[in-house]
Amino acid sequence: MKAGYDAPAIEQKWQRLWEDSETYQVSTDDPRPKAYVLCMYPYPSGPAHQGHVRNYTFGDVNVRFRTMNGIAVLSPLGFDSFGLPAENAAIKTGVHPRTFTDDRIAELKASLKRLGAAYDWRREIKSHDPSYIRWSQYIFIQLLDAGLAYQCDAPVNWCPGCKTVLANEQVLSDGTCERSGDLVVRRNLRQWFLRITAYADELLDDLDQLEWPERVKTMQRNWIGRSVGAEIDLEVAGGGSGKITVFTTRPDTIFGMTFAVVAPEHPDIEALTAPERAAEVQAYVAEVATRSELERMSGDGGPKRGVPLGTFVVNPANGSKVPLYVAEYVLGQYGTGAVMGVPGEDERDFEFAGAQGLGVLETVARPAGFPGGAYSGDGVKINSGFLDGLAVQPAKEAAIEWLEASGHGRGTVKYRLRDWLVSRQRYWGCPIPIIHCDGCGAVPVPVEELPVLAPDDVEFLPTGESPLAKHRGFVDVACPSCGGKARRETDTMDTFVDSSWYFLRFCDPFAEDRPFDMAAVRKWMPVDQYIGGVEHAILHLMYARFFTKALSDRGLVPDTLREPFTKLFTQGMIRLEGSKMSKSKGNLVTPQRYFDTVGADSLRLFHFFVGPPGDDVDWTSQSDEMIEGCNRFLGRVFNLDAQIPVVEGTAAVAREEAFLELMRLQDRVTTGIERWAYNTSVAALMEYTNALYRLLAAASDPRLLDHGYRTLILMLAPFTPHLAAEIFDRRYGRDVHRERWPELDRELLEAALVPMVIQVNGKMREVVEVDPKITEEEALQVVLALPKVAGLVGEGGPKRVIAKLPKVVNLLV
RNA sequence: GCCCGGGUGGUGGAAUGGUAGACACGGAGGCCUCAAAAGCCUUUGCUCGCAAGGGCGUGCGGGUUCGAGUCCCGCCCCGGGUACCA
Repeated sequence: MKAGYDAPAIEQKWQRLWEDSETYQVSTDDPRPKAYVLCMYPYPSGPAHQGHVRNYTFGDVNVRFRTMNGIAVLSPLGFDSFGLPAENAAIKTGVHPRTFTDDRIAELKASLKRLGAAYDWRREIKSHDPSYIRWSQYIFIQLLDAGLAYQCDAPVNWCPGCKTVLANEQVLSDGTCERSGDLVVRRNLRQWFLRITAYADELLDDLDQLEWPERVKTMQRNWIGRSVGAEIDLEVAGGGSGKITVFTTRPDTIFGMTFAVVAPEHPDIEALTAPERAAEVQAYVAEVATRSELERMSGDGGPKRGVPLGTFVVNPANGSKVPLYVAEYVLGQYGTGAVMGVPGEDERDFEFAGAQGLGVLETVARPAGFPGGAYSGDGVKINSGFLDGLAVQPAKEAAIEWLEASGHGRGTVKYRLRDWLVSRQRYWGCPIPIIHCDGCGAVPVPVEELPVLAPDDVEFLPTGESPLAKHRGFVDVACPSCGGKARRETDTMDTFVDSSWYFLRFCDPFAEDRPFDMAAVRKWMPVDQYIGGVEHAILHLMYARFFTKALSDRGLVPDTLREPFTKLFTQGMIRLEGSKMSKSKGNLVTPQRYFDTVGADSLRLFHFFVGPPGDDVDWTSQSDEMIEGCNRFLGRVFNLDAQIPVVEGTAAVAREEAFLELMRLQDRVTTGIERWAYNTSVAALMEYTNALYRLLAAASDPRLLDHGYRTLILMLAPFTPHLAAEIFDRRYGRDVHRERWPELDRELLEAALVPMVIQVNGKMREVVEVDPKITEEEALQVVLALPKVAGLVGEGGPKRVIAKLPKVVNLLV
């Protein structure tokens, strides 16, 4: 057994005591200033892994530190407990998803408690709990009422592996499923959508006010993909009929159109095709449809394929007729599914023109030395009639003005963002509370009948169809509107719906008659500090923002609440020797082994100390050695208790250099926490401890030693809560987590002597301690009196003196 | 291709334009021990020197500055996001 510091024993003792502690329980009428600190609630996957340790201990430092600073901190946690793994397990082993999930939650919760993270567990939320399902469904109906939920036939992303439809956001750029890695295929199904696009502008604009990592904001901006441009109507001539509308961000290039292209999915393609070309066009469209997304997307490489429709469109700007094509490089789902071909100023059009032998017409003067090809930069308009001589931006505006005046088009804004497909053909999710009636259509389940719960007596089979669809008792219902025979919706919601409002529910999870209590939401929201992984940069964070705005407009939360998360911190990932650590790879280094040996505090300290919290961590053979080092450090802290006697009433402490040194270190611990640089806080804590050992060896003033040690333990409290609680209790008989964070004597610190660097010709030569308010005259006197400096400066004295006092004096000779 | 990050000792990493490498890990040497483990002490960027002391050093090349790891320009490499979005 270890002499002295027995971490597992100490930790278990305190965790038992904390079970009933009210330290981190807060209420809506708490008089202290509030803070809402939230870590993304986890999917319950069994015992915690190192990623959890990082996430939840970083949050824990935040919570404990703020609490010690007199803040009422709302720190809840729950479980994102719907999802595929539980259902897949049910298919495999026959265990009901609820049993499976509850077991996993129990395991995860136990290891989070073992970690010593502080939560108000009374507020625990589980997505699969009927009391939560009820309000998820209530919110769905609210969105339906608001016109923000609708049903639509759509070509959807079907994952053969997961046997369900995926949201666009769940399909990776290579056309595979983010979960299973299977190639996603297109299917036409009737699906439920949420109209997130209604908030596209606000979602984009409000990003500016958020204190989020810039890269996350950039990812969201790109995802929304706002483009300003114009729609232009083109009359079809020569065998076809009607018109097509194209979208462009470069209306100024209209005079450069040498062809036009529609996407293979374009609905009017038949009408646009000349009869003699119909067969070839049909064959091409059919062939494209059989190709996978993956093949279609990888556009670079081969020449751009396409087929002429045999018809022409008229350029409204100059009346010229240009040929119309169908080509797969034009996307059916974006813009109007048709573009004007301007090879002079668009790279893709240039490639297509090259492949099809079409002409190129330049409408912007090239800069000197331009190598050729499409030119998309700024310049003077040429070959463009009334636009000639203008720069690109004014020409865009003039072109739109002309389009609108002449009735040939209009200025418009398009988004890359699409509506959010939320239907899932699975059992283990929140049922969509709708009843389909032949007479009345899709009727919402009356609010007083919520929650709609999935029946337990279903069969889990790997058919790809939800078990709900085969359950007569669930499906066959009376229409709530007309009382006639009707069918219950059997799709469930995307689990991202559950996580889009859980942070609101945490404000008052006890409310039984409403999803959230207005006063509680007003008190606690927005979340002051949100903490989680970057992998949610787009999906979860965008959906949650959308829900907040929609619920705010609906009057369910205050109308001033437009953004849920004021500050976001994304912690780094854990890798194992370069590759991602994951259960499926079987390369997990579980926290449990450390709990049993060096203890949770040492593991926590390692995660704080190993590097900046936002950086990725590579778990190597060295990590264990570092954890040992952290444990050794905590042992040194522990051992000081026996060596430093408690001094009653330690108010007065000698104002000596040693005291100043401790206070400077104290300052560094605090700023490290405030700046998300826990690694530097821990370094300062280690230096602080080293300093105490030196002072002890030098037989310093017992009051200084006790004061210093007391301060050290207070500062360790957020980082290593068990050890701090144990020592503080032993020495002072008080709960360290209810103490105030040690204050700093700024005045004293600022009056203390500081080091001044002396450079000669820019090279560092000497350091002296000086008064921080030293004048240049005084400084020069001090500096020139130093023999080394005098020798380097020589007889004539310095030619020039640059002084940034009290930091540096640079003498040029 | 485009958009972000990032390249600092053997390793993880510190450093509001002003002492580069804090704090650790690892290594070397020592103390304690019959021995080991643990613990403690010394040392540890490279290099010249017996020493005092000097020189060189933050991916590469330029620049700004009295002074650059830090700011600017151009490259190279690594990681992430995104990709025919008109």
